[in-house]
Amino acid sequence: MAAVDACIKPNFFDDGEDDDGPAVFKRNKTVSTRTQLNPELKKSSSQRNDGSSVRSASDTPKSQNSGLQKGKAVSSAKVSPVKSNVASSNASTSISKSSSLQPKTEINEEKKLLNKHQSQSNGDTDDSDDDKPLSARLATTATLPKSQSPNVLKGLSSPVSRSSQSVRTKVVVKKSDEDLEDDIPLSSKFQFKQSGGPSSKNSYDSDEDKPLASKLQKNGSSKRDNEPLKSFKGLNKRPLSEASTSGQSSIKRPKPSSTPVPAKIAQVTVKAEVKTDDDDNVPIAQRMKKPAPLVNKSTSIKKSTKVATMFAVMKDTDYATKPRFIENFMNDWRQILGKNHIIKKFELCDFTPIYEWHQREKEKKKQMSTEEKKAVKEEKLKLEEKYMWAIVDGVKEKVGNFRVEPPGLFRGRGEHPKMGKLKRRICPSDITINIGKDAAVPECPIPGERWKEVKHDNTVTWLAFWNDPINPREFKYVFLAASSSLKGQSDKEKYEKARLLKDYIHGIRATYTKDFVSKDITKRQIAVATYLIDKLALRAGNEKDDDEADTVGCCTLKMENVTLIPPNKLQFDFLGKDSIRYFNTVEVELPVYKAIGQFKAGRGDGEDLFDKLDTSKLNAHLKELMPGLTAKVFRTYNASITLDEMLNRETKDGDMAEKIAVYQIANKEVAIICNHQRSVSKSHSVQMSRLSEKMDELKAVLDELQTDLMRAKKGKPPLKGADGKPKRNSAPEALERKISQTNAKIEKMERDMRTKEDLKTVALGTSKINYLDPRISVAWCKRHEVPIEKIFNKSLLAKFTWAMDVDPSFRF
DNA sequence: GCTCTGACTTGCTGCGAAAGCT
DNA sequence: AGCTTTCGCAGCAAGTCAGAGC
Repeated sequence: MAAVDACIKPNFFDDGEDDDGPAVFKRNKTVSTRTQLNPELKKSSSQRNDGSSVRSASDTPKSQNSGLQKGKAVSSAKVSPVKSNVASSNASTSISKSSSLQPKTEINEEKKLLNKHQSQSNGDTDDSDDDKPLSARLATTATLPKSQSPNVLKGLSSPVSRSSQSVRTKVVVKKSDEDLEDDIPLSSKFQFKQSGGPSSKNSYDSDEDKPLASKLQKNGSSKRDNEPLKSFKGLNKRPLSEASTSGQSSIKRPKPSSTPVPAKIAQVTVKAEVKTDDDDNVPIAQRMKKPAPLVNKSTSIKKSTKVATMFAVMKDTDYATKPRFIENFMNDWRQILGKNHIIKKFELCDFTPIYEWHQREKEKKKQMSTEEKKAVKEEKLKLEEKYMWAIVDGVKEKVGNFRVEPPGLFRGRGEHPKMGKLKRRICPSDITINIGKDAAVPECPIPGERWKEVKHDNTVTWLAFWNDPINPREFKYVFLAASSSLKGQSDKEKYEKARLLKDYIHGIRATYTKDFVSKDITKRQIAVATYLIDKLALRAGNEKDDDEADTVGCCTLKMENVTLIPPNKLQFDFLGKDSIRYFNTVEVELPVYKAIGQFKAGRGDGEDLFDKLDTSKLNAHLKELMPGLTAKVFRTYNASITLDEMLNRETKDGDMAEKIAVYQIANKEVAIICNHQRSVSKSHSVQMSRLSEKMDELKAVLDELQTDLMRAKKGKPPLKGADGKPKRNSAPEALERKISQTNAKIEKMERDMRTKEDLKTVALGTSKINYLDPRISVAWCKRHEVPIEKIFNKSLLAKFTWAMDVDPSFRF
C-alpha cells in the first residue's frame, strides 16, 4: 500500500480478525475529548499549539515523500485557518496520527486523498479518476513508485463517490485542469466543441420531472397538524460574492463511465478558450513549476464539460430549477468557460444529452450481474482497506469517512445562498493530518505534493481536516468511526450528563417558572426560552451569517415565527435546522403566553423575539443551574426520558410483535418531539392507493362471505362468484372461520395503512442514533426478552457496544 | 463582553442491498 | 423469479458550544 508507512501497516492488517466486527475496544482511559469535559487538557493543548510555530516548507519532515515535491511555499502563506501549527520541528518522521488524548497515544492512520491536481507532466490520462483511490490513480497515471497495481481500478467506482463510475477514456490533461475533467464523458467533451445542434432550446427546464420538488414542501408541512405549507421567503441575502474564488477549480461529481457519450450542449459551441489563470487552485509552488501553461483548448473544454456534467446529472432534481442554484452554477461555470466563450446564457444550453448519457451509465451499472457487482465491491474494499483503520493507543480503531469529497456542485439545504457553486477538488496540500508524534508520516500519495501540515495534537480526536471549499472558514474533518471507543465514550458521557439533568430538572423548572414574571426582562427571556427548549425540545439557535440558509432555533426566533392564539396557545412556524419546518401549536402556561406577548409588543417582523438573549448567555445561565448543562442536553434528556417512560408504561406481556410495536410507538413519539422529519417517498401515494384497492377487495370478499353465510344458514346454495362461476357449498362454520380470518386481515391492513400514513414524514432513525440512551433499549430488551437485534441494526450495535452490558434494571 | 475559530454532534437524503410479496 | 418496499449506510450539510483573541 503505497500510502502507508511501513511500520504502520503491519499493525493494521496483521491482526485482523476483528477487523470488521463491531469490536469492542475496551480501554480504561477516560479522558474525554471534548473540551468541556476536560477543560484543563484542552487549555493546555491550545496553549501549546499556539506556541508552536507554523511550519514552513522547509520544516517539513523530509520523510514525506517530498522528494518530489516542489516545496511549495505552502500553504502557510495562504490563509490557513488553522490556527495551530505543526509541531514541526520535531518532525522527524513520525507521523502517525495522534489523536488520542493521552500523551502516548499514537494513532497511525492512513489516509487517502484524492486529488490529483497536477498530474505530473505526463499528463495524459486523466481519466476520471475521481473515483479511484488516489494511489490507484497514481499507479495508472504515473510514477508512483510503490503503487498498487495499475489497473486495479478498472471498473471500480470511485472511492470518492460511491455510485459513480468513471470514464476511462483517456484524456490529455494538463495539470491544472485535471480537476475538472475526471469523469466526464469523453464524448461529451467532444461534443462540447462541436456545435451543438439546433437543439431544443432549453429542454432543460421544461422536461424535468422534479421528483424532489416536493421535498421542501413536504418537509415544510407539519406533521403534527397537516397544515398547508406556507411558503417561506427565500433569502437571497447575498449576491454571490466570491464567484471568483470559486471559479477556480474544477469539479465534478458525476462520475460516469465508460461509454463516451456525445453530450452536446445544444445550441452552443463551446470554445476552448485558453485560460491562463485557471490554475487558481493549484498550489502556487506547482504553478511555478509548471513548465508553461499547459492549459490549452482541450483542457479548457474538458473542464467546462465536467462542470456541465455536474449540472446535467442534477437535471431532474429540484435544484436544477432553482434560480439561485442556476445563477451560482452559471457564475462559476462562466469562469471556467472564459469571458469570450460563446456560452452565455443558461437558457440556451441543453444538458439533456449529458443527462441521458449519465442515465445510460447508471443503467449499465445496474445491469451488472450480482457476481460482477460483488467483485467490484471486493476490489474496492481491498483498495480501501488500508485507509480504514487507525491505531489509537495501541488499539486498532475504525476510521469514519476517510475520503475527501469529490468535486461537485454544492447542494445546500433549503434556500442556501451558495447552492450551485462549484466545490473544487481537495488536494494533499489542502490537508492537515494529525498523528502520533512517533508515528511515521503517511506518504503523500501524490508525487510532487505534500500534506499541508502534519500535527501531533493529542488533545483532539480528528485525524485530518481541510477547509471547506465552499466556506473556507469552515473545516471538514476525518474522525474515528462511531463504533470507536473514543466516540463511544463521549456518547456515554453525553447520556450521563442528560441523566444528571434528571436530578436538577425539578429545580430548574421551578426556577424558570418563577422567572416568567421576573421584572428583569433578560431573566424573563431566559426563563421563557428555557421553558421552550425544555417543553418543545427546541434547539439553542445560534446566530447565523447571511451566507447561510435562513433558519432559526430558540434564541433566534423572530417575531413572525410565534403567534399568540388566545387564551394561551402559541403557534410556532419556522424553519429549523436543515430548513425543516417546525409548525406546532401548543398550549402554554399563562405566564409564558403573557411574557411572549410582552416581548412582541411594539415590535415587528424580522426582529428577534428574544432580543436580550443569545446562546452563550443562555448556556452560561444554564451552567449555573447544573454543571455542564447546555441547551442541547434538554433534547437528549427529554428524548430519553420519554422513551424510558413510555416503554415502561406501555409494555405488556404480549408477543414479540406487540412489544416491538410498543417500542416503535415510543420511538415515534420521540421523533415527533424532536421534529425529525423525512420527505415522503415518491411512491407513497401509489403505495397507499394500492393498499386501498386491496382493502376494497378484501371488503368485497367479506361481503360475499357474509351473504353466503346467511344463505347457508337457510340451507340455500351460495350465489355465483364475482367471476360468474358457481361456488361450492360450504358449511356455515367454515364460512364463519373465513369471515373471521378476513376480518383479521382487514384489521391488520388498516393498522398498517394507518402506521404508514402516520410515519410517512417521521424519521425514526435520527433519535435512535443520537438521542435515545441505548442502555434504555438494551435493558428493556433484556427485561422483556426481546433480542436487541430487533431494535438495533448492525451499525447501531457496533456504535453502542458500550451499552450492551447494562443491568436489566437500568432506568434512565 | 463580544466575535471568531475550531472541534465535534446532529440530521437528512440518495443509493444499493436485503427483505418481502406475488 | 421478478418486482416492490424497506433497510442500512455513506455522504455531507448544518447544527452546538467552548475557548481564543481582541
